[in-house]
Amino acid sequence: MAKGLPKRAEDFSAWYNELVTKADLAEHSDVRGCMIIKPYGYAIWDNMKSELDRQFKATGHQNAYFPLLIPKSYLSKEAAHVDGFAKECAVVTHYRLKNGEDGKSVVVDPEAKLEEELIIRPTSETIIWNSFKNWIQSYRDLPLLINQWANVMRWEMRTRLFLRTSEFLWQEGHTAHATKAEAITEAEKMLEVYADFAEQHMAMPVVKGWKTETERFAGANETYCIEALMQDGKALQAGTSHFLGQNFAKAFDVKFADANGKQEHVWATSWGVSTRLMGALILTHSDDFGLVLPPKLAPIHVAIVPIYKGDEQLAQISEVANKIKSELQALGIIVKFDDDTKRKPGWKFAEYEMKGVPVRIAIGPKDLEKGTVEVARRDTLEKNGYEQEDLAPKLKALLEEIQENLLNKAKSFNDENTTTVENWNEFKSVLENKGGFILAHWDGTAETEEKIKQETKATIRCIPYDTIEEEGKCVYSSNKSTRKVLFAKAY
RNA sequence: CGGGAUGUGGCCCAGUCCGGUCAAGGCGCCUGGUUUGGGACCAGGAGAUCGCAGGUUCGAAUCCUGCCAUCCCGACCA
Repeated sequence: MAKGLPKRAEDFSAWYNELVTKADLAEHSDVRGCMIIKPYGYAIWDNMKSELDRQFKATGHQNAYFPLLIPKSYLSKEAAHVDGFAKECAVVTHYRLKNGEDGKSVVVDPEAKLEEELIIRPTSETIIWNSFKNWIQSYRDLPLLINQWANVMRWEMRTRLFLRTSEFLWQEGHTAHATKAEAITEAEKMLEVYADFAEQHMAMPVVKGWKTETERFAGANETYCIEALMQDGKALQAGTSHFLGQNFAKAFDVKFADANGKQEHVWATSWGVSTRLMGALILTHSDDFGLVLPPKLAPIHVAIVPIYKGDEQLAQISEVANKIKSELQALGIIVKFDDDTKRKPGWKFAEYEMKGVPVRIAIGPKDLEKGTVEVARRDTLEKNGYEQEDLAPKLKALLEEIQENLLNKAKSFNDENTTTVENWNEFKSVLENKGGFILAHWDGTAETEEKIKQETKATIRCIPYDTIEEEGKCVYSSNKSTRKVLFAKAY
């Protein structure tokens, strides 16, 4: 592996950074904190996006688009919200440039100062609710179920490709409901959509739960989240869904007339996932040879590499390869036959491994004789001979098996790296030596949460749905606790 | 915004302390040929105002001043 990656065991962080660039997913731009998503990386995002979009529509949502720029005054209408985002907003102050005095440069024209500054959206609640005010008059207008695919900008101090960039792509759902119960149901339903997508398509198991009050979204009454465990034992928040109560309805004065003609504020939710999911996908499955992609999200399912001497042999192999290709395509499998004569097979093998292509087929002169092909699967790196006869259905089944295997592997990793602890020493020792998720009793106070964070850098990732109500003692304060919560160091 | 580091062809980087055939090497790229069952080899070729702006000097990638950008460690976050 002369041109390979740093090993995960030696430098996990360097491994991740180099993998992202070497697998041709993204690169740094000249703009601080902003990335360029390259075609191969965008193809994966596109696949995520299509599936999520399909599920949003299947659950009754419609797409719409709102402006990138938000008047500054809007942001301040919801107090908690502005507190949460103020420190990381980019601000547009002018609308014109002019030539500099040296004649070569351009400078901001001081005459062109905006009356009211515009904020580049860090999230769109405010500008969307300003519109919802006009869209909602009656209970007949509800529920209003809107989703937006957009870019947003948060001026982060430290960035990492996909995991945290200043500008990122995401979807944000914004819904309005007549009742509190209905809004809560919506927020919970969308979290289920996210969890299902993570498991079934990304092959990434997640823990569903509630955020603690301190970790809640700015302006939310309740934040639901999915938390995923990465290979290095750190947690990653993969998606959030918020019950916003009537906070935004009150801030933007969004009322509706109920069936009795009585004016009520509407109940709201918002929910989102971002290109951070790309980071989650990479950190969940990839290995020291490169990216590993679940078939359901891979831009290429099968790569065919010919091994040949001379044009004549290549022509013979191409005939077999193209036949296999069309048989696979007939089953909906995306195939690339790589007959590039400039690259040697070894180079191609390494390349498709780096890019995470789930299945690779090699066809050489020996295979022509025997009527076979060599099939290599990316997830286990196993190679096996297959008969050319009836290959397509077997590979279709293999792709399904790979998808399943990746999920199972990730599930066992999660299980092995989720530890229940009973006391503070154990907590610290597990965190330091093993990492991963830690289930422990917590007294429910923000003070304890903060102290644990300061002493160990571990935060409460969520209060999982599936921990039981039980009598217990807080792992830190020894005060009374009613259930275990999920701790981890997080991205 | 504090602490540390870096900036040299598309990429990785040597050279900076001690100014003077010094703009080196590797990868990649282009051309031709030989190759092809795990990242091929040979030959030739193109490509750099040494981050930017001043200054010192006969002479600056190298010394001085200012600026800019990026990366790492903190506080902030999906």
